[in-house]
Amino acid sequence: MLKKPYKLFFGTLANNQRLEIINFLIKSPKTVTQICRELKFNQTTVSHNLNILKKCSFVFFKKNGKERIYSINKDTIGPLMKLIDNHTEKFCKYLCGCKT
Amino acid sequence: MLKKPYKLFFGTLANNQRLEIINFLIKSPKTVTQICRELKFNQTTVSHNLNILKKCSFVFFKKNGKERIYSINKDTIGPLMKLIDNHTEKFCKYLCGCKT
DNA sequence: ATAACATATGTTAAAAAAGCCATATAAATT
DNA sequence: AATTTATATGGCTTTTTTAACATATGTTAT
Repeated sequence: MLKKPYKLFFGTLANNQRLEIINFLIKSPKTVTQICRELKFNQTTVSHNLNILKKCSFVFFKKNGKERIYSINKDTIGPLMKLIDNHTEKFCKYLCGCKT
Repeated sequence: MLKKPYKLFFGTLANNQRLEIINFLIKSPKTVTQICRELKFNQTTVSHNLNILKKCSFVFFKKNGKERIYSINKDTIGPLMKLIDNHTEKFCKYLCGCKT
């Protein structure tokens, strides 16, 4: 096991704003402005966090004029979240905050 | 997607000492003393980190006299690490620190 | 009962990460 | 070419996390 990338990847996901952005992008690709407006987040913070997510390839983007349309890496994020959900269901049912 | 548990789980894994402990326990169950001796970690820090890992059910333990034998939750950790490895291989080959 | 060993817990200083402000860049519009 | 709109970057303060120290608890042996 390599130490560095694991820390980087899990650290990138260990942030509520980034998790909310991920959750929002799962539905469909969005521009930075859409993310800020819908989630009521500061634009500069969102840009910083998208950059952090992008560095780990958890999100991608394509340019569209002056906009950037960010999309999620479903190949990774889908199974990853499912895995954690399964884990929670199996092992953490009674952990505070883990119940639906 | 629930915000709280994701943050908790990823935050728990976003720490080098905890990742090293996980990597060490993958091989076989170990006592706290064995972990400290082999990995050259401070005992109190290890106990704290084992406690954090235990809260998320990433590790379990059973008592054996005055010892505690910690083991890993392979059901979760195995697939989880494999998933990140696949992601790294596919998307992050050229990211600094990700090459074997 | 005391000592010795294994592990846990409370507290705290230092390090790391988060998030915001000011500002920069880049593209489109006037 | 100046203005507006969209997004990114740098610097700085606040918050969170880390990891160590001191100490407590629990278990076995003498």
